[in-house]
Amino acid sequence: MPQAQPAQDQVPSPWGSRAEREAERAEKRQAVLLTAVRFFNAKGFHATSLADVAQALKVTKPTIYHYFPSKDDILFECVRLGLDALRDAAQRAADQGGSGRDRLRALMVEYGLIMTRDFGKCVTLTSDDLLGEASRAKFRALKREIHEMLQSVIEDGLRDGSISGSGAGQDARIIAFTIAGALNWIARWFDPQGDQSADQIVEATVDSLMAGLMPR
Amino acid sequence: MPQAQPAQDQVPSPWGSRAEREAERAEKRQAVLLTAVRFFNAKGFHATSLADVAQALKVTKPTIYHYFPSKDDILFECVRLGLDALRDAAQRAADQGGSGRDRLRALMVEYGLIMTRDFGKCVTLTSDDLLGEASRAKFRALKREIHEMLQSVIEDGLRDGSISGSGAGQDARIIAFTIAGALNWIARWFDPQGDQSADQIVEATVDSLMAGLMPR
DNA sequence: ACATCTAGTTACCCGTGGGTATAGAGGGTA
DNA sequence: TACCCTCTATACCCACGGGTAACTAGATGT
Repeated sequence: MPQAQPAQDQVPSPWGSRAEREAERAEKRQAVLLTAVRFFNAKGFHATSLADVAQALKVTKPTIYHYFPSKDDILFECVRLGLDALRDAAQRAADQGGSGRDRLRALMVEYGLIMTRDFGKCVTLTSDDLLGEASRAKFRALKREIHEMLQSVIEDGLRDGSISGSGAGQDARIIAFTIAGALNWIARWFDPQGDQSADQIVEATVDSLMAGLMPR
Repeated sequence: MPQAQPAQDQVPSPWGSRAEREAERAEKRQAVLLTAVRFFNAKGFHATSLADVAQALKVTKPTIYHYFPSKDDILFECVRLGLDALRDAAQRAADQGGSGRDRLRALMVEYGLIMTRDFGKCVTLTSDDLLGEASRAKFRALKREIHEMLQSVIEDGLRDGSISGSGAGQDARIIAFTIAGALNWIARWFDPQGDQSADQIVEATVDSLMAGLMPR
């Protein structure tokens, strides 16, 4: 009894095979992406070398190429994570109940919050000329998808009267760009060190879009 | 009488010295800037080599270095032209009469139109990590100046009641970012080949910002 | 024990593109 | 005639950074 029994009371310990191995690999991939996206956002894509990223992770450049085929792929994975978050937010907003306006407001708030976070910022800060031919096409397609979801919620709101168009026809498209621009811009100016929290500035931005400038 | 008199009826013609020479030089500088900014906007700064620009002008790279000290300077000159246009617009708006709202609307329309043009686009599309230490500081200072002029017109409007804040304190700053974001974004999506003119989409965008989304 | 797979290393290659050295052609000036 | 100043070209340099080759150490699986 004083000695530990080998079979029961098993030491759970390391070197789990396969599944665990793969989990570690995925974790390392994530670490690369997170480190990379922070560099990209801070210094810009071209000004960031993979050696920088490697050094920050205390490994060497070829190690990174062990996990990703190219720098281009790393950037694309980063923006894809951001775009996934946006798409999910748009999907939740589309699925939820309430008027067009309620759904739009929920979407705007989530969208704005994503823009204060690493991968969301990356989506706005990445101009598509940074990506190679192939990734660029996918990037544009994903952005377009999100734009259409946003525009569609706006159309719902215009139809059910919970949102006001200013008059003429092509409204939803312009409104979508106005909103996207205002929210995307958050990625460029929001400072987490500042005296207002992300929630505060997003809420305020959304309010200003909802209310407009004309007094009521 | 049949023969032309040398002194009167002077042939005006070429090879004017000094002043004219300098004018030609300035003209060539402008041509470089315009060609460069179009490349930058279309392909991105890093993806544009000075050899590209030179070739488009049917000269060689060293010729460009005869007119500009570095690629960095060329980019900075481009954004400076855009920023000058914005500052002038803001200045005119500040100087003109009328309520805060009237002045703001005038400013927004001019601002938006600038964003549909080469040098204006360049301001939005240029992230400051593209510039070297020195130009970057100047770039930021100029952008800040414009932001402050915009914010100040908004504050006038809030004060005279011609613009509605949504309530809490820090409004003007947030409203300025909302407006700037929506207008800057025009540079990214407006397509001059599309079926709406620049005036139309700018007008519509400004209207949507003025009116907001809530029905009245 | 033996081949194998993974994760990481050191050392290297090389294309691209910003920037320069140098020379020549043409006109302006003395 | 001689000098200089402006503009342009040819030919070149070289740093930077993306990407690869080849090797090692350890764990795995048979």
